[in-house]
Amino acid sequence: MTLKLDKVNRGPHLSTLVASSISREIAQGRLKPGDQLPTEQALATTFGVSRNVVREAIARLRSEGRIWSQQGRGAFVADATNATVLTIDYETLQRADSFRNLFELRGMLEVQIAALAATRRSDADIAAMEQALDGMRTAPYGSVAWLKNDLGFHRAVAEATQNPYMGQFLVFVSERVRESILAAGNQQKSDDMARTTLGEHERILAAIKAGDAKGASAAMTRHLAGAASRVGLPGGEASAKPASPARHSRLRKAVRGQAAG
Amino acid sequence: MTLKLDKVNRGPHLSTLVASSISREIAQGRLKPGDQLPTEQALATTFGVSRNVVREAIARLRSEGRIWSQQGRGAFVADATNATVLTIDYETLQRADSFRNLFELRGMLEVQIAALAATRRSDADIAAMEQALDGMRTAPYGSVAWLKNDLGFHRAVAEATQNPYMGQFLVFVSERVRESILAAGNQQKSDDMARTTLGEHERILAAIKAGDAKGASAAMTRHLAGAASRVGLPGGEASAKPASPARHSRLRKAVRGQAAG
DNA sequence: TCTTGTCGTGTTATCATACAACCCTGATTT
DNA sequence: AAATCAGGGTTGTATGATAACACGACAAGA
Repeated sequence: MTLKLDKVNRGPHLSTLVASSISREIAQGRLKPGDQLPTEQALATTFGVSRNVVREAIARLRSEGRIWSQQGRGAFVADATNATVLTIDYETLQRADSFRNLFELRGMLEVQIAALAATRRSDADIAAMEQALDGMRTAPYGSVAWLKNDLGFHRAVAEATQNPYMGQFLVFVSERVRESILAAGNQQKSDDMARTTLGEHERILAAIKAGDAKGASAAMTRHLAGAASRVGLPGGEASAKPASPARHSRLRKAVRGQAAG
Repeated sequence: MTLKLDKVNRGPHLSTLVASSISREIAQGRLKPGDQLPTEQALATTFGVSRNVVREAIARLRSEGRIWSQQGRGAFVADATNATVLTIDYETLQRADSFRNLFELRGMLEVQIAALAATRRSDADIAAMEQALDGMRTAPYGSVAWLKNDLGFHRAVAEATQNPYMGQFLVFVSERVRESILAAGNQQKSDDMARTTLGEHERILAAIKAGDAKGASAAMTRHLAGAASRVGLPGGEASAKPASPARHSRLRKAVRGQAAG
């Protein structure tokens, strides 16, 4: 068996550490928009790394839109709204309330998307959904293939809106939700869950096939409620009530250990 | 008269060009997930740059989750779902249908957010919305200050959901919509528009203040329909109520045509 | 005084080279 | 046959040097 070390072994790179450090300075307000960063040489000496490493870190921050630099002048902190990418960093994903909030956002998207898909779906979209459903039927619940087809179904629904951004956003949020589930580590499997989940998906597909927008969003709502309960979210206070959300840094080590084992 | 030079100072950085080039190879499927990239030395010679530049490009792609690398082995293309950032590049923003699609996505978010905000808003949230509205009243329509307060209002609504991701996503999408409008370049101003827009915002605020979720989303729907028409987008179909089942489509080349003029 | 041209300094952008850490393979040894 | 180890190849990091650019100081000319 190939052990799947996820992306948990992230960033032994020095440039990653430097970038995170600068990024934190910005996030916590010690570096305000418009401020000039120290020179690369200064940063290199203060961090105790080579200037090359600093440059890689700066290249990264620049690509994220957090800073901008000009030859001969220096590097400056950019306005917050200039961020050209939307990113959710790994640390905040670990927080227990992140999971709930991401799930809520995903639900908001999915329900609307389902309704829109019901009015715009093409035959090819329907076929893609059915194919994903078939893939789920033949794969064991919770397996990699199952998850892949599950995501594929939802992506097919999103693409049926004929709006490419819907799929892009939904997949992004869904992947973060999945990572958050992995971080929490509370997934139990049962054949019962497989049947229930499949049934929920089939009802969604039927409504979309029939062009029933209201029915599709209702079915999606039920599916999300079911999914929430399956991961222990809604009434089951398992992870819904975090005691102190600020102190979860220990969790990261736990995940790493789990991945290694 | 201040001449308006846009942000046309596109990355003269070599690393940006290299990163874009590799990124395009991945996006267009010539490099599939799991494939190994050429060595840094090979890339440096083929691109005609130093290995340092290649490393900056790779650092950037790695931070975006597009590739991963391991010391001693090489760099490999990551799975598409591993992308840790959501990005909408500048080129696709120029396309005429991008505008409509982004606006639709934004509307989907806003309507739901308004409803949620109505049930969760705190007094501080209300105060933030009122402050933004005041700012809009004193600024000329379409000015920088006006736009800033407009965005501030919507952000305040999003933050009233007590879900930080709502604000993050909404601001991101709204900024892309704004850029798209700028790219199209079709904004006409009138005092009439200012009054109308303000009225729409006030109705939203009133509904949220009253805790009326249905009213808030209805008011937001009206506002979005109005905003759509003000920027020359036909039909305020951005809400959850899909009207015509059949052929949507055929977007407006008019938007782009106006941009040229 | 005001303008203009020049120069020097500081900073980023890029290049080139070298070494360390690490992976993989294959021959060698046990 | 299995373990060990040497070698080459690749990424990670360090270091120094050069080019391109910005900015202020300063002197020359009007």
